[in-house]
Amino acid sequence: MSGCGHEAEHELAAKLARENMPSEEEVGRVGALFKAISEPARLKILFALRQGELCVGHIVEAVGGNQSAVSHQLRILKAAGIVKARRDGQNIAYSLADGHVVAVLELACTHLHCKI
Amino acid sequence: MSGCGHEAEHELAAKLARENMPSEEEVGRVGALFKAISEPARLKILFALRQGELCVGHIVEAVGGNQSAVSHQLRILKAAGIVKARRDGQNIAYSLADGHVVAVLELACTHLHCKI
DNA sequence: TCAATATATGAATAAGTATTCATATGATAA
DNA sequence: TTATCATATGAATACTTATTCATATATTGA
Repeated sequence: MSGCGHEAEHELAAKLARENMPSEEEVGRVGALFKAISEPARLKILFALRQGELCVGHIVEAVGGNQSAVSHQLRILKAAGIVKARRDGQNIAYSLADGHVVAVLELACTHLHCKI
Repeated sequence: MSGCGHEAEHELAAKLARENMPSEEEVGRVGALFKAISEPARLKILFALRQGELCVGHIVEAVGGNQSAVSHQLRILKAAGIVKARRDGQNIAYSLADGHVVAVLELACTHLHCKI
């Protein structure tokens, strides 16, 4: 298929690449996680929640935008297992489901030389 | 704005969240990185390149799809600084620009319990 | 029970993104 | 220089995703 001149050197890598390619299902899971945290509006919510549990009103204050948009984003983050919700009277308090995603976020920021 | 009952406990977090919110520019940079690696087709290319440098033909073999689609994805990855290209005769060999993104990828996979 | 507040949600639209097709570019070999 | 091969690219289309608006639900206090 590819008459690439580096048969010797590249052929092994190509073979390994085919053999070690994760399944569609795994690639999909990884992609879905990154997609969930790729939208600036959602990233801001995660940055906000690093400070601790916040109810929706406070999240809206912290990240800007309107209530409905924030609520939709929260639903997506919750569906992705990134945040969890807890009812507290009239309010619903959101918090990070665990430290995993923040660890990924902070590693990415370090590499991008972001001071967060 | 929010008559959240946890004034005492949440107000501090809300204040910190506003104060420590990264700039639009930083949030945008982080989001762009995650967006680049959120598409399954591009993720597969990165998984393939973990094995070493590959020319386009071999990448097409490894990830499937047609030549044009792969080329467009490579352009996006290159624009994001994730892969680099080197002409080698008729071929163009692609490789990972550095270990940063793969580190992020592997951390995410670990947390998702993917065996890659 | 009624009014007020916080949050969620469905539907419509707008915006963004990927994929495909046809074709262009650039390198090599004849 | 012409034919061929590998790769890139522009434009069109198809798809996905976000945002907005209006309204629904759930909780609390009067």
